Amino acid sequence: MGALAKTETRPRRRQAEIREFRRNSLLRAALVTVAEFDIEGATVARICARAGASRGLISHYFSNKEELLVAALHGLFDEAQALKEKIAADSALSVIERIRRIAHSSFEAPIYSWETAAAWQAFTNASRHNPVYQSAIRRSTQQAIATATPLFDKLSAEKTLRGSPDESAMGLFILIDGLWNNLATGKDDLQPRQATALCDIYIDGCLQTT
Amino acid sequence: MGALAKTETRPRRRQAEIREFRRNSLLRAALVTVAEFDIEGATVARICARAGASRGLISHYFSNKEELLVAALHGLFDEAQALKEKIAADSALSVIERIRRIAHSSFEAPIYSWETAAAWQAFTNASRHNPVYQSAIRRSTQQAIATATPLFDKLSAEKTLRGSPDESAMGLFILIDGLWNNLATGKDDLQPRQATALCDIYIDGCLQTT
DNA sequence: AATTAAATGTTGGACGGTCAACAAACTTTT
DNA sequence: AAAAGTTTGTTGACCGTCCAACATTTAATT
Repeated sequence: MGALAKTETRPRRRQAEIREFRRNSLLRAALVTVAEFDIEGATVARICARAGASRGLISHYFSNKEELLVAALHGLFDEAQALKEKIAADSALSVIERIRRIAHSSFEAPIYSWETAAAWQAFTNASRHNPVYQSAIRRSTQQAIATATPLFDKLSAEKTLRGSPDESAMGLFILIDGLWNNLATGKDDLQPRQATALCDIYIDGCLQTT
Repeated sequence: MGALAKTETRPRRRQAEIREFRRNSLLRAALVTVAEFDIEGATVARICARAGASRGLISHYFSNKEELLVAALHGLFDEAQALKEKIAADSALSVIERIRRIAHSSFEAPIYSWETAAAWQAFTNASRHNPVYQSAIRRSTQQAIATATPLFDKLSAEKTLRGSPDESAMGLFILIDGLWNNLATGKDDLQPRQATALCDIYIDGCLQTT
């Protein structure tokens, strides 16, 4: 294969590291700032201040503020989805246990933190008016449902499901959404531990034979 | 999607009636505008345009934009709470049927509409940064829980509850919150009818004896 | 009943403030 | 010294509030 890469024989290692560090700083700062001040309150000045940079630097790494926020949003759910898929494929666990663990993973580190929950709520709310957020969030929830549906399907072989596997999975993630919102707003002094218990109640409810 | 805001026509009436008409117009316009444009997007200009008034009129009826929005928020859940209490007191229905109907009432007219769901989501999201919204929403959810808890308590006499009556009620309204958010954002093409079914699954899950 | 005075309802322009985006200058790395 | 990284100053748009003028309704006076 071509030896054309020799034009890049000057490895700008230090610069590349600096660049990645700055980029990650801005992404992290964007997420935390959105969590604390909401989307509209996440001004360029605040994000950059939190990242330890000056206002103008944002346009050196992202074409505009919107692009930075979208990148932060994607990073938010990519990690969560990867973990869900890993649990779903763990054949050492029973099917129902895998469903439970997927649900529980939404309330434990490294997926759950107050910042992620609050930022997620802010982006979800803003998605009503921003098509980019909307499609990103839509895709993320559909991926989650697509990961859990086969598990509910297998479960329907053993016990009777009250709804279709797809509906059951959708209901579970809707409940998780509600729990995340509650944790983000602190509405009912809910604790992550209680949240997992409520997920279990729902999962068992899906199986009930009346 | 949306054609431009249609303004309400102004009938000429006596001063007191005019005053009430204007006030209600502004309240209604505020709610719809928040639903459509989010809190930050609900500018004085847009609210007043929807109400068929000029920008300056808002300060003649409310001291602040903030005061108008808070009044709109209160009107939003007062009606829902009154209906919940009415159902809870209906001794013609079985206890579990009352719980189901309270849940279902959140997805039927006159409580549910896309505007109310979207506005509720916007206010809930903003409540993380606005103490006034926060206490209003907190009070409203606590009232709802306080209405349903005695019903779950009675239920625990007949069948075994998986959690405490209070926890069961809290979980139900958290699920309803998640469903409202989902309906507001249109994330999963969820229909109100499906939402009531998912509530029933949760309610049955509370009762399950494992 | 007609006229006048006061009160209330209503409008749109002006002001001070905040923001994202842009651009030009400065510093460090290569 | 060229390039990349970084900072600060500037610009134009938009926002909520204030306010002075105008319009309509109500009360008082003749």
